[in-house]
Amino acid sequence: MGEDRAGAAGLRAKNGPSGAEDAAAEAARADPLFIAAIERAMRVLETVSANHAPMSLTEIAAASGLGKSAAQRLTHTLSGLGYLRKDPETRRYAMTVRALDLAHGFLSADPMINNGLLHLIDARERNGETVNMGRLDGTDFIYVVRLPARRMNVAAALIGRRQPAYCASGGRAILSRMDPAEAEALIDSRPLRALTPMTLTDRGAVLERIEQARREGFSATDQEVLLGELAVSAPITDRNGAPVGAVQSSVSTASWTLEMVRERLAPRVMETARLISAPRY
Amino acid sequence: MGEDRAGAAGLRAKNGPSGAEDAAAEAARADPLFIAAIERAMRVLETVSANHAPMSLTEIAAASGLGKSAAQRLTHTLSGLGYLRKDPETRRYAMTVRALDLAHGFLSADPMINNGLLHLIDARERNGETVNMGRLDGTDFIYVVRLPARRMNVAAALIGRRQPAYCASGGRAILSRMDPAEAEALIDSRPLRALTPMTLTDRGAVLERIEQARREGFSATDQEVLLGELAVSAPITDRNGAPVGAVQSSVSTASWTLEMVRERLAPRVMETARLISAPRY
DNA sequence: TATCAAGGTATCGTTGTGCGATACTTTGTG
DNA sequence: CACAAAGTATCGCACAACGATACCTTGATA
Repeated sequence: MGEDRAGAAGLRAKNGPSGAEDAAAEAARADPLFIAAIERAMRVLETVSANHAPMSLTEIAAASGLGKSAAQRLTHTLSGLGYLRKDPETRRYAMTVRALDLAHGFLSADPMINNGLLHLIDARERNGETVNMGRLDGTDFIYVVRLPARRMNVAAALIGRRQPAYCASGGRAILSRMDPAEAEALIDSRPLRALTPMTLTDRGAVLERIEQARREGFSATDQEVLLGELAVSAPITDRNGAPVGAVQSSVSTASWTLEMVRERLAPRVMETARLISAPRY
Repeated sequence: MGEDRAGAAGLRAKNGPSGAEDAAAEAARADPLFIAAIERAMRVLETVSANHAPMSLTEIAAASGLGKSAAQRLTHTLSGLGYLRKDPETRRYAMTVRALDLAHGFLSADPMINNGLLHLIDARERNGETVNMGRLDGTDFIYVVRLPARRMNVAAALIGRRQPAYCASGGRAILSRMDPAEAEALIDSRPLRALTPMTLTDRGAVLERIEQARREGFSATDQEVLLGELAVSAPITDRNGAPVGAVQSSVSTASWTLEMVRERLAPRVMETARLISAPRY
């Protein structure tokens, strides 16, 4: 829970063990089973992945806080294993399709996704609008299934996209079914930054919305993450009533108002979430 | 290309460096930049991912060909980094949503996907049937975008799913735009196994279908991967005409025949592929 | 076309990380 | 309740992986 993993360590000069203690070294000392090399490898993978564009060796070294030698060895190894591909022209490294293998393993093993997919397809078929499913990871709401309708949302329709839980409708829906104290702690563990002029950044206002979602069974947001986008979500719960994810539907302000969303879309989203909330998780 | 990575090394007894040379050791000797620990870590990740269900420590050790100590250290480290989660009840390890972060990095960096998604959404909107996009990885056709319609295809609608290139319509579409000798070599590099009674397993017949796809500009298959599923694909090419992927559409035999697919669906799929084949890859 | 800096690649000697073994603890099964 | 099977903790040694550095390549500038 309260475990923050591998925060980006301060960048180091060129090639040196110099400087003060490093996250990896600290972890290694604390835990004799921890293999630092793997932490470095994942750091490289995360760095390249987060960049959303091919990176040169020195860029990787700088961005990941590793030395040049280390970056060289790590990229070389990861390329050999097929997780990075080096463009022979530009000599830049990029993620490969192999990342999808791991994603597929996760997706196919998750009962919520396997069970939910059917209902989501039905839901999108019925109401003709974009339907998504996501879950909470740390303080983020992260999409695990996306069924985009219309050509809105450009490339924001990708699996794995993260949004801050405090302003995403999905995040609020999940928080509304958590223990209130826990939800509050989660909200407080991160500054409330505005993603659009519409984002609520007042702690009280956000908590009030979560409280409202608890009463109504759904959470509707008005362009708090993306201008022009209205969203509504309902929580998916396990057999104990604990939230494991949320069904979300998003529409354009061009053809919808918040009131229409609350009246027409919210009941559908709640119904879909109810169908997915089987007592088996 | 002709590089087969990390074949599952023969399983070892319990905990020993015994036995003959191992893929990792061999690679390490050949290449001084290769870090064996990372190969082991990825092997664990791949093992758990491929299992499609949580695994115990000993299961992981056995399936990955690693010793108990190694499996312990690796699972521990990967859990610490957030890539595996250990269920405290069952003590079994499972993939986490973190795999989707890497997938998201890959997806958002790939120009074919960014550009293609719009056209795929349009296509699904227009013809109302399932539309997918995929690319070739080794001898497999692998789905990178899936827009399922109807509730067919149960959970086969996940990103990252692989199908043998020789029998998948997407695979044949891509092969049809490759250098014929190269395509033939790829076909020959793997035994032609039947996935359904309808799968073509005769080398000549498969090559003939690829040749036909070359002439017609699309490839249609009749239940060769899944019974009850007809599929049609058209290749996506880069500025040099080299294939980089394929658009695929699949429908049920309940409401379609192969002829209908060839006449009505194929032109649409080809048009979508043409739109995505921008001269910028 | 020549010059040069910046980035990428290859090599090396040393050392501390990660190795396999094994003893210990917990779990759940007959 | 006893026992086997699975999971966890600890240890000392060896060599894998480390950072440094020297050597190439590339492409930018004049």
